[in-house]
Amino acid sequence: MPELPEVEVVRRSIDVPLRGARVLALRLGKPLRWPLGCAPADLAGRVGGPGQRRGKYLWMPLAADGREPGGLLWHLGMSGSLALLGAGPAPPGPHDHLDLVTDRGTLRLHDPRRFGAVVFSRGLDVAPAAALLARLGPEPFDPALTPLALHAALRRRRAAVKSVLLAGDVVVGAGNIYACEALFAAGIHPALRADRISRPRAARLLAALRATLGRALELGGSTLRDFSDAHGAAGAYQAQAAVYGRAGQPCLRCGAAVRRIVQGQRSTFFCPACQKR
DNA sequence: CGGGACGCCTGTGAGC
DNA sequence: TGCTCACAGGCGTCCC
Repeated sequence: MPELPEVEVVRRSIDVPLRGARVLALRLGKPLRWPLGCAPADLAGRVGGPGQRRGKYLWMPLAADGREPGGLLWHLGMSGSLALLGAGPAPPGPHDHLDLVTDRGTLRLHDPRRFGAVVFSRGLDVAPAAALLARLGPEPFDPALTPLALHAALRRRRAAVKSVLLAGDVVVGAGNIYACEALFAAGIHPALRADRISRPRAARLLAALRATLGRALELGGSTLRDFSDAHGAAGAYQAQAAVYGRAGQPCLRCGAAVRRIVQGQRSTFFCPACQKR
């Protein structure tokens, strides 16, 4: 579920409420992808700082006077979502695997598939956080990621451009929905080898990726099943998807039937007429 | 080293 | 109705 826009939506929805919030307790449910990496009690008394996002990871600094610095690195995996609950929250359900109880409310992680994770790290640039972020490419909105820089990075990759976007080492943020949508917007066939993309087309791809992610962010992300921000607000981008999940339906631009293929074990949707090799 | 498959989990919807 | 199968927003790890 959560690709860059959804994670950023979540970050914004918890940043103000949790900045300055004091941790009272942390309750764990079923195991997530990785262990927390510290004793839950070690977090009590720490105070939330400004949240950051890197790729699809969220970083929540938790400071404490006289103690080592640290914070929590969150990843929502495929089915994770966060909810900020008021005083006296409902008891956790079977898929609520972590409650961060603070004096400003309880931040609850809901994640049926448990591909998500919450990991304590003393900082972003030290283990374990650093290892998890090590292979991430540049942020899509980083001004240093110029059309030329993207083109140069794509030229080093022989895999299909769709797979390269998903891999996240050339540029982070696009998951299956937005990779498909950005390629449609750029008029690029998803199976085209990345190293065969011309400079002008790389420029179009970068612009399309930014426009797609930016639009999704404005609309609160995509809610396919049950994604919402920490206040329960659903996203609206999914209704605007031009190709994702629309196999067999007419392309919104040319009317040709949208196709579904499989690349790297993932579904890819595209318009065979609008997207050229 | 790059690229692709696998595995981690649970839920849902389609088809028989 | 009930079963089985394919598939679902991600990504670290393993093998070729």
